[in-house]
Amino acid sequence: MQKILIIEDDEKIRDELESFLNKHGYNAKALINLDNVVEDILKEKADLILLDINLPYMDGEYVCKEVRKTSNVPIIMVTSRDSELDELISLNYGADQYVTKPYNIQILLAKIIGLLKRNQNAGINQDKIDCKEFILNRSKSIIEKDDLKVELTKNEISILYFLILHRGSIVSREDIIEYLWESEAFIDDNTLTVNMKRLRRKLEEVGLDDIIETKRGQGYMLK
Amino acid sequence: MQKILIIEDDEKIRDELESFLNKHGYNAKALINLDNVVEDILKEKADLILLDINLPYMDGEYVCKEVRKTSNVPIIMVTSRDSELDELISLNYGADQYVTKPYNIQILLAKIIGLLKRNQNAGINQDKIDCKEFILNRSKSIIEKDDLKVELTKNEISILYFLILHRGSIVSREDIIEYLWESEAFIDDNTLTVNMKRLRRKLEEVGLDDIIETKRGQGYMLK
DNA sequence: ATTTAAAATTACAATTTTGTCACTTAATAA
DNA sequence: TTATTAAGTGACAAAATTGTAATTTTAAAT
Repeated sequence: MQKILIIEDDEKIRDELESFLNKHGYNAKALINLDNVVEDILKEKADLILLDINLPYMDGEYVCKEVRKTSNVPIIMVTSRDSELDELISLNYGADQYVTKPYNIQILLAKIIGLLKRNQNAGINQDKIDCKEFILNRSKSIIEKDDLKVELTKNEISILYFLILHRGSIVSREDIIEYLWESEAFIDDNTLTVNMKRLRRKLEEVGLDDIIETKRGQGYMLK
Repeated sequence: MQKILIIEDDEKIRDELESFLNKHGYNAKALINLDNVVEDILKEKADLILLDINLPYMDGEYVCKEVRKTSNVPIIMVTSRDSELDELISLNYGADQYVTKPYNIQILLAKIIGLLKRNQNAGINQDKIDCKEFILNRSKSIIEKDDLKVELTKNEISILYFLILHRGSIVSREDIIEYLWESEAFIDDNTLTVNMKRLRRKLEEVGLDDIIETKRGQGYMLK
């Protein structure tokens, strides 16, 4: 269950929000004591923050800025002032959305859903890259095709990853060499050919023949 | 340079936007012919879409929905109607932001910057994982801290990645072993200790001392 | 303070990865 | 066709990675 942290000093609004979100399947929690807001927010490790701009002792914009220094958690600023300046400051301080009170609760919910969804796709979980015909599992350095698996070495992963990034376009040998070996100018041109051969052999092991096309004089292309 | 695609039928606004964004260092491009909008948008492979809601033959909301079926590109809906219903539909169709004309150009820019920044962390470009104190560059298998770099081996990457996934929580030695060696039941318990030692040494090389805490009897925790 | 077990350290050998060499094959131009 | 050059192949040695063993250090429990 996704956790949403509410920072709001108006008790009525706070409770309403909390129960509304809980009803919609979230684990909503309000922070009551605001003495160490920033610290507490970070401790809570929520999936999303609803942050009121007008807090009793410090302003929400400052809180937002401080949280951003150490966290990428999605933040929605909530305020009663419909001020363009406030919105601009909030966005520049790293807030993801700005909502003015009295807010349309459906719109707020849509914004929450959108941010949470995006953060799931994103996040750190981009572990497996689905390339339709096969899957590149980066943390395990393997490619999986149906039930077949094969381990790739660092160079093989790098080349394949670079090709995936530019899938469908031709990438020049120079670009690949630059990507793999950066400034090591001494690298033999043939070194790439050999590494390419090794990658292709591994791909064939899982039945992925000829997915890397040679474009003579131009480079390679992942089909 | 990041590419922004503008879909807007009012020529004046379109040109203004284009030159404004180009001035701010983006590669802005407007789609003139709107006969195959959805197809063309996908072909362009832009980093962000500015999409007008009132298009001549079809409405922007529909376009947004169609694009979302095959792409996660950030979309900002632009409209002259300040309608809560339109905003709600747009958000539900997968738009990331909703801006009403005449818009505050600074706010629009802030939204663009925010979305692009967030999407860099995500996407297939989740190549570099920003861990605040350091960056884990997965395709190159290195960690970067300030100007220092150090290469990691496959095991080292795996352990670090697993710790990052559970950052702030204790992960048991068993879980790490399971993650690295799966079913290879013959693996010595000490093997993990040694690999952990190696990872820590590499981390120290870039000044990241003591970021992996030992929780005796429980496991390890990335601070 | 002593005991015990978990974790750290160091060293070493087996295995894997990597770059280069020498040579072959294949595509394009003359 | 022939010449030319880009790309592919197989083999080998140097370098890096990895698992294990032997030993030491450290933290908690008695």
